[in-house]
Amino acid sequence: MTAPTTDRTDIVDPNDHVVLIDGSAYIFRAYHALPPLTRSSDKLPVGAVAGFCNMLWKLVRAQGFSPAPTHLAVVFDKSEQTFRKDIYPLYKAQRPDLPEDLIPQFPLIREATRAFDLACVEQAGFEADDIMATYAEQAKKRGARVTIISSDKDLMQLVDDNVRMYDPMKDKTIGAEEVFEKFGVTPDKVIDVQSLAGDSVDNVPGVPGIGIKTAAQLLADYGDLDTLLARAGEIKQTKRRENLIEFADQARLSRELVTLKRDVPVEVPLDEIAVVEPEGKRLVAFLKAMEFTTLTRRVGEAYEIEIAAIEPDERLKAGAPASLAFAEAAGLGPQAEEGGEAGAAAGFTTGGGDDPRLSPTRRAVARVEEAGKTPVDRSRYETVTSLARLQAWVGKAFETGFIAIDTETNSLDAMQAELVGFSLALAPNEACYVPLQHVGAGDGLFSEGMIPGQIPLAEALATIKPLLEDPAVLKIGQNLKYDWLILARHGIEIAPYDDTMLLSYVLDAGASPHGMDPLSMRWLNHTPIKYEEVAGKGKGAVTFDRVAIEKAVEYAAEDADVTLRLWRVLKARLVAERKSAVYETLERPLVTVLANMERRGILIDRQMLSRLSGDFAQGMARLEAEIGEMAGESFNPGSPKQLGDILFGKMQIPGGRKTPTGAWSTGADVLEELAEQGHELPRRILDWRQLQKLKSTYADALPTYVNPHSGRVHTSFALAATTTGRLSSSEPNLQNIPVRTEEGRKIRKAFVAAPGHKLVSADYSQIELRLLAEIADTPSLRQAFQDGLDIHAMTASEMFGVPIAGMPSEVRRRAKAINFGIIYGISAFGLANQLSIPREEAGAYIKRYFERFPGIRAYMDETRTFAREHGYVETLFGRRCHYPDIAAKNPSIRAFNERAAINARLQGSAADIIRRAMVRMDAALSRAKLDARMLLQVHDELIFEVPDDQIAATIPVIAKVMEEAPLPALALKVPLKVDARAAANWDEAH
DNA sequence: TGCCTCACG
DNA sequence: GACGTACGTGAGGCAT
Repeated sequence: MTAPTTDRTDIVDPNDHVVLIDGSAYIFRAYHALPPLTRSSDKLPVGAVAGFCNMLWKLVRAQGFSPAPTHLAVVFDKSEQTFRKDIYPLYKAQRPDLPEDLIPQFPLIREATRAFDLACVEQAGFEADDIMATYAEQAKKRGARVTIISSDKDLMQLVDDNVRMYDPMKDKTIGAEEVFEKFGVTPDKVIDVQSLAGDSVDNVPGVPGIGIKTAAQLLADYGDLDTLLARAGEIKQTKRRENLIEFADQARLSRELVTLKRDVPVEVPLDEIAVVEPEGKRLVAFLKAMEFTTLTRRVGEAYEIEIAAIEPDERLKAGAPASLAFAEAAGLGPQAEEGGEAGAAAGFTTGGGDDPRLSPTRRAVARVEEAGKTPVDRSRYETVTSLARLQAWVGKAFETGFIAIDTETNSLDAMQAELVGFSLALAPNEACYVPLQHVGAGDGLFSEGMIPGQIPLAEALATIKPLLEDPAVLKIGQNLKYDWLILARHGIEIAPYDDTMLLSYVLDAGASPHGMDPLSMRWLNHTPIKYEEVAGKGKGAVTFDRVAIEKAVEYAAEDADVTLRLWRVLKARLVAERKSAVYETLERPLVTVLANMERRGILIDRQMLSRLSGDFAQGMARLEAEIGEMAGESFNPGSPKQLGDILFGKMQIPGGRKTPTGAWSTGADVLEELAEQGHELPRRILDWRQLQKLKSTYADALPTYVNPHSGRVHTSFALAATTTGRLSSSEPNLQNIPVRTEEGRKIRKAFVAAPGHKLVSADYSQIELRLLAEIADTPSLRQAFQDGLDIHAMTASEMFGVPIAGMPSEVRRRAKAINFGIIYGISAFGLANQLSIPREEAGAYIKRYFERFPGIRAYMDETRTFAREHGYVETLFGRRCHYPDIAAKNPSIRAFNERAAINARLQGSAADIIRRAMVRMDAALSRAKLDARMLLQVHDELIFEVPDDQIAATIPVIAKVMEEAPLPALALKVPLKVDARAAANWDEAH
């Protein structure tokens, strides 16, 4: 031991008290034991951090904890891979995933430790327990006292006269006596008990049939584990004797697993964890950033610091461009971190974008700067036409650990498209195209047919399948759902994956588009070849299988190249801007969920639709005759222009309005008004339009979407289409199937379940209003939902002083319109229009509403201010919706953006919730051994196809997943309610 | 291609 | 007092 060079008492001696905090375990315990506190300005979960800081403060101020610690370290688990995993791969293999609101608290607790000027220790390959055991051993040898702050029973083997444990949640000290209570043996025999009894939590096997009680009894009889195993044959109980003999080796393995290592080559010597007085100002800066007001004040008082004069820690405060906290939590993830390092090796420019010492923000900035520096050089792309070359690319991808992929097909419809080729990229300009099914155009000499020299499809697929499904290689795509579907139809399920389109969506929804070309131009300053340039456009367009291979290579390989480059930039931004949780929980997992829904499709009754089409045509013909007669001439009732001329020109009906472009307005609201005034023609037009819509958009169009192979209709869900986080559905749009009129519902009846099945529809009741009550913190509304009241009637009763019982329907109708108006960012004009009342009256309603529910006005004002200041709003789950025009000079544009922003928090939070439910649904159903299949999502409704005999069992599972979807990230005060029904068709299930 | 209209939440 | 309005979508048909 080296002699001290100063008179400081760093060197541990018998008067010292070494305190070791089990950081990771503390977070878990605190998370479950303490209320789910969040930082008020941005809802960052900080409950465990707060508890931790309070504890540290007590420790360093020696309040109620004696003797005062002279040495203190907070010890963390560093990596999953430990020597225990090497000897027993199942060790701790079934740890559940971390609750997501816990994840960001790990790095914050490290930050807190540093803010207190305390040692923060972690070491690769060793668990925190081993490091603590080593410190404890070293301190003990020097005669010091040791306290381990943890309640983990695995540490109890360390307890002796000099070493005690302290459970911070129960405020209880654990000595030899308490260990005996728990294990029935003295601390020195704890290892033997654990070796026999095993541990289901950590997956320590032990000996079957032996628990703690039995183990303690056996050890009392035989002394220690080795003696017991040696004399196992003497045991009377047959089963126990057999097990002890048969599983003796398993018990010895268990002993290796549970025995803590006391000789870890610690990188931070014990002497260096001496407690020093924290630097008050830095500590206050940290606590202020965390918004722990009480503790900030206490610390300020203790150090006599003027806390108002201290700025919160820039990196950690709410809204900071990059908090180290989230960056570390999100990591670039083990996956992406490897990507970063391998990226440098694979040829990315390294000017800081890969420097782990830089903050995530600096890294992201560096990557954006580096992105444009390697110009795209299409001449370097390779055309892969031999299996050997393809194998070489695959081999390299295994080394690199990530690869960009793009498939080329002959159709935009993923359910019909034939695979024509695929491209890969490993580094800038290091990309290739693998043509598989290009055909010649037929030049007169040869009839058209497959171009020779292409790798046979089956061989190529067999070669890339292991790569695309390898859990250690990240596959990167742009709109990967498409490629996933194409390859899934060939038996390949890509995993794991990243999607640059979704990265962009999480970061920039509402601010900029997420297609590859705009992303490339924005982030890489590069314009990729347009699809039309290789395939032609309009009448001359050909499908990709007819594009000459030389041209296809440049286009396709560039797509993979660009995708890879975009990933570098956007993934770094994701971390720097702390949106990893949104991406990982609400976006990425939905890719396969939606792909599977699309793949399943839904059955429609084509006969029924055909019959309806005929009925609608008859009705229209009848109406057309009447319309012609009334107008005195025959004209096209489908032409708004001709109709306007007839109504307001020829017939001179007063009350016409003009559209913004100066044409006569003939919208339903205008015609409805005229009809109420007694004009017959507008009524007929309205009826005709309804039939026209139902016929053309639904009855005639839907059957054309039936897939010839599956016999079902496969919509396409867009994940990155809306500003608010909602999905959209197209080709066909199955999110706008008629329901509001009797005629329309006939269309819905044509959506049916397969034989032996029923359709189950489960929808959230009033979810946006519930979220309003939650977000705007309106106790009366919240209470009404908790009590299960009719929310519109309750609103009416509050506003107009009318009792709920016997309320006139008109009163309730008005309150309902107001409630919806609020969700849409109410205006007097809009409400007046909706209710057909004067604008003054509508204004008075709104005023009254805000008087009765002041919290809602505050919510709207806050949202407006926040949006104006930041250019975006956030949902309850952190999804960002951008409104770049929110500060427009034009008041109507500004007001429009404000209303949209107010609505977005509600609509977006609801969208997040159903996304969470969808992500969990399949696993919940299969856990319950149910065969229900999710088919459609309609914003607040999920539609399933369920075998007849499983309906009763399935409905509660679906409802539970949906109702509990916000957990564990958020525990809403307002309950969510789900209504679910089963029927043979969608209309009756709804 | 833009505009209008209308289907849905 | 401007400005012209309820929020979010996609599809079909007309007119250009």
